[in-house]
Amino acid sequence: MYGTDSMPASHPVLNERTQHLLKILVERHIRDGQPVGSRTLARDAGLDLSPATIRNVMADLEELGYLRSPHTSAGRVPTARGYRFFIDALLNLRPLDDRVVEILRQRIDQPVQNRAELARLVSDLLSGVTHLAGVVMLPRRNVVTLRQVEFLPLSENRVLVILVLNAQEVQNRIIQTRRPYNAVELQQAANYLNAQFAGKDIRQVREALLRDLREARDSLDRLMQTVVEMAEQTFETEPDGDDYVVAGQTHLMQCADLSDLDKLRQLFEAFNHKRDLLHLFDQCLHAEGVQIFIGEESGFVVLEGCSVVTAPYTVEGQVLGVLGVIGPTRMAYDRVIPVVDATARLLAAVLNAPQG
Amino acid sequence: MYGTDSMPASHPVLNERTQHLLKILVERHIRDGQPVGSRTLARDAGLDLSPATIRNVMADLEELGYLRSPHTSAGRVPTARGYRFFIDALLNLRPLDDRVVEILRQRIDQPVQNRAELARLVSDLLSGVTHLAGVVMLPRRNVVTLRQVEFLPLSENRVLVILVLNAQEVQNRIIQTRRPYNAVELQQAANYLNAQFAGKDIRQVREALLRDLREARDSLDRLMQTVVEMAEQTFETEPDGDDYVVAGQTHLMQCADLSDLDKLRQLFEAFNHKRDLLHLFDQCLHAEGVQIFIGEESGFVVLEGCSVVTAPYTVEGQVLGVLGVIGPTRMAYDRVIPVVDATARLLAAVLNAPQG
DNA sequence: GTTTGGCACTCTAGAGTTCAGAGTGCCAAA
DNA sequence: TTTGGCACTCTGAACTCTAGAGTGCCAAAC
Repeated sequence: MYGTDSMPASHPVLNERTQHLLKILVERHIRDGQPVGSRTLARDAGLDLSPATIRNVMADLEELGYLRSPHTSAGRVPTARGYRFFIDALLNLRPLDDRVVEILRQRIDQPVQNRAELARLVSDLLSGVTHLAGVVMLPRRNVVTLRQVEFLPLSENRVLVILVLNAQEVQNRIIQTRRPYNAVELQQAANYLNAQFAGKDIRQVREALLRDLREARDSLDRLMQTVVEMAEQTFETEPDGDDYVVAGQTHLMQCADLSDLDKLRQLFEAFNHKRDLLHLFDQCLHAEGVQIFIGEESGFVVLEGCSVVTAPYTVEGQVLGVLGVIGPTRMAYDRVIPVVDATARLLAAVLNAPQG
Repeated sequence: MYGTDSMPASHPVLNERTQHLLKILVERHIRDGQPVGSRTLARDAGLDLSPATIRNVMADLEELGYLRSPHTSAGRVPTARGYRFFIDALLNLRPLDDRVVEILRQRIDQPVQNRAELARLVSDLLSGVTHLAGVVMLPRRNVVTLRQVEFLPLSENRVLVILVLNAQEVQNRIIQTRRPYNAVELQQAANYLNAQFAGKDIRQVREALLRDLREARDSLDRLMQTVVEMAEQTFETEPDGDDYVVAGQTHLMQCADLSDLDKLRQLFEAFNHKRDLLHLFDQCLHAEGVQIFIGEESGFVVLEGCSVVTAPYTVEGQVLGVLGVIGPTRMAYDRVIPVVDATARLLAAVLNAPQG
């Protein structure tokens, strides 16, 4: 159910009782962070088995790689593999209270100026509700529709470009021109571009213009010359690449599992050097529903001891971005997963809603 | 020289030798973080005094509140007051190498789109050079000149407002209108506003418009009605309030002085809840040159064990903002102060330079 | 009067010891 | 297959001990 595509989890068959014991053990360990011993487990499991029996089962589970002992006479703790099985096969999700969902909805459905602000908002929300670090990724948008473009002369050779994209968002860009343009010229150029290209994909605009330019290099009238120079620079670079927003990192300082200062520092620096983490999130773009990376399953060393719970959100049926949380592997998955899931749906709903 | 206005440092007279010993002690403690004992100090001071003599001096300094012993048989460490005196009277600054200044200049003088990006850049720079947390504050600008305003109809009742302010910066705002306006109406309104108010302070614009509105409530023609509704919302709130950018917080994790995880967490959270810290920076706005807050001198409990080194930067002779670093009180002031100072000057230079 | 050596005293950090408690593995009996 | 019993292991906390660093004070020296 919640897997990673990269690692098809092939688990040997475990009988009912063994699974149940593993489940109780993991839940217990998530709750209080201590290794769980046979006596405790015997008490918690409600199976009326003696500790000795439990010990046999635990020994099996250890041999299979689901558990390990920190040392001879501590209890057992789940391994990454143990968590994997727990999540894939044993976890009972706690569905979110409708009231909670309603609160989330209200907090997401705030007026915002741009997608970065929305990402910040949702990221804060995730972090606040789960007490983990919230992450919202803004992916490269493969379809960027030009809604409107305007030019304003700033000074001698500087022109302010305003792009309205996707009916959602406004971008400013300041470009340097070869010669000064006056307001009228710019207005005409904008009118032309708007008339010709509004509603089109921004890359198509670029290509169409380049074609026009090549075809009619010499015979361009003054208007078209203006249009071409403006457009060349305006659409030169992709509006912006991938990016993400992290909130609530400080929550990570509180969980004892990550109290090693140096590890924590590395983690925080990973949040700043975004490149690596982006790669991880990229993988989630193509998956459906909630995805979970446990510890180094992510192939990302810094995340040792951490899990990442993500869900993609879709706009008009197309996966547009990924959001989620990062926290200690020992996190309350039963609560976190529904939150991440619901948040992704709510964000999608907001983004799909017709704009004012 | 580097003081705080709030706390006029009244120091009793210390003789030359005592001052010199205090200086050596503080320098030594900054270097290796350990309490300094009489034997060590006797060796380092180069004064050919016996440890016993040194002990007498240290006892005096302790009584005056410049030093304290962590416990009976450790050496002494400087108190906040000790640091204060060290900085005010004893510190030898290490002037920056010209090449270093040149590197700083190049890194600051990058093309940027807006002041937030510039702040980020400078903040990163400060943090990178000093290995402390860099902070750049963008203050409330008391004079905001309206350069140009444009309106673009987005959908039914939504209008995009573009404000060009101070010839430096562009702001977008989306406003909801009571009735739909078409492009022509909006264009006329913009033309009117630009003609009337370009180059004026934005608050004056607001006041002038409100006056007009009151005087001619009933007799407004359609154009003026449009103008008024647009302007009301456009200039309703101050464009934006104070804000600051922090970079390199992770450096703070490395210094042993701040290794208490809980303290660190509080500090990090203070960076997020910006309000408090802003107040501190506000105080520096009105001072000249480098300012230093030692530990709780700032009146800001979270900064216990930290010092803040700031310098205001000026544009056209007017103090516009503050930048600086936050780090452990035991920081290399002789290096940090010149860096902060130079950075402030360089940033001022960039901001004062005529724009393309 | 200042500086110094001497000396008794104090405190810490680290190393070693001990001990109770928790948990295990294995075995033989149920 | 489950269980009780038992010997064994390991940790963590408490305790002790000690070397080392540093102090304060005093009386002698400069």
